[in-house]
Amino acid sequence: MKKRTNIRSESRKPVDKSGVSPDVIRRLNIYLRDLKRLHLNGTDVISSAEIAKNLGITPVQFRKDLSCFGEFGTRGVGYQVSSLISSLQEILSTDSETRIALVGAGKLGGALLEYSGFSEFSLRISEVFDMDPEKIGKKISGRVIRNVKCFSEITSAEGLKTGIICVPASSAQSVCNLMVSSGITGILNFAPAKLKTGKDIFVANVDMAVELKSLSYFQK
Amino acid sequence: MKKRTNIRSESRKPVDKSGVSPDVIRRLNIYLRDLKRLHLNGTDVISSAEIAKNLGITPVQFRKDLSCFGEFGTRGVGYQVSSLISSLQEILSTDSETRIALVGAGKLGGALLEYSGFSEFSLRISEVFDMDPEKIGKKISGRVIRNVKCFSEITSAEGLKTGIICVPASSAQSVCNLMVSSGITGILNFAPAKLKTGKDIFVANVDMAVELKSLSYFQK
DNA sequence: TAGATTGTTAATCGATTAACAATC
DNA sequence: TAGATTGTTAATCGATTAACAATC
Repeated sequence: MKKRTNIRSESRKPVDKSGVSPDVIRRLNIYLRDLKRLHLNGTDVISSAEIAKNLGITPVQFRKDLSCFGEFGTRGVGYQVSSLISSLQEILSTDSETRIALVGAGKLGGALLEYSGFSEFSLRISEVFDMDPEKIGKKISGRVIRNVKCFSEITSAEGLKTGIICVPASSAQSVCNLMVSSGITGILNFAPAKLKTGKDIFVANVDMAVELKSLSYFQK
Repeated sequence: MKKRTNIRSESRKPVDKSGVSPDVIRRLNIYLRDLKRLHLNGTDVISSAEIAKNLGITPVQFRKDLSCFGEFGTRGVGYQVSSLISSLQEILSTDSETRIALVGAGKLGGALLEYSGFSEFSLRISEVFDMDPEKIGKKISGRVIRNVKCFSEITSAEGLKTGIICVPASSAQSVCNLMVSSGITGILNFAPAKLKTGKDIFVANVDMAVELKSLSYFQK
């Protein structure tokens, strides 16, 4: 095994922790998801060629990504699905549940509360906040909407470290600041705004309008 | 002006049309959004340094991205906001409205129907489909849910070319096939599955669980 | 003219891929 | 052993950045 020295200037992605790029980590999570599916289907052993075909990548990329963390396969044979799942879960710490604080109890926030894709990664939104007095105290998807003014108190008490921002662009930065000052170190941001944070805070942006609009350029 | 010959093997992104990478197009859309905001704020002229600061990129990247399409600034001065908006709108064809067909009238689909961020890019979801007989005919966000069996008929008649997939992973590929056979050439896919399509179909994936889970690796 | 800022060439950097040795 | 497939080194490719000439 060899690790790359791979410090990136964060134009696109969070800065690296141990020299492994965010793209690799994202793909490892995708591998893990597919391996779990294969495991349920009763597949015991799989080659890099097969899994790469499933996921639309090259076999080499799969093997290269794994090689950042060790050797997990058997030459001439392939990978044992169950043991590779265990290995990836350990690398990605998917064994323990990640509890998340969401700010912005609008339509999108509500949809995320119902989103079924989180559970297979042991992700759970455990607290929901809003600033609108109309909403505070009401329920959304069975959860009470808290006053965002209590964000720090509640999330600190629960030890939450991850947040989701589902507020308009105009208030995204202030929500971000609140999160950071409350000890949140990872943020999934749905607001169309660039969040300014320190380098020890990791932000992933989901910009649905830009993704959708960018398609049209290539369609013609 | 010079263009790059820049054929990518689509591991990550749609294949290029005219040698401009999807990353550049995405950023141009982001520039356009920020320029519109600046315009509303009354800003007439802006330098690459200022806009880059707003968006967390380098001034060179902004200028380089623009240089794929021509010269839009004035040396020693900067860029006139209103004329740069016009230029970008023309490049990105944001002047005409893009009407979209959405399949999957669940929570996420409903949230997208209400999402306010689409309008500033002239994106509008004009038809909603589902396969669940319980849902067909009912309304979601004021729109009638159509039977997915009528997808081809309805979208052809309306000339829709862009689709959003909000169904579970297990049915994503069949919905994708239906879209492609109905003349859709651009797809925004929220299902956690790799869609297999021809190279003339452009797919953008939004994988919220992977984005969120990937954060935790760097948080430690 | 001096100062500012663009547009572009060349250098750097990092990610992907090709080639292949290792080994089951 | 022969065939298969991994793990890894070296080559390639493309994107970002540094440097700077052009020019307002």
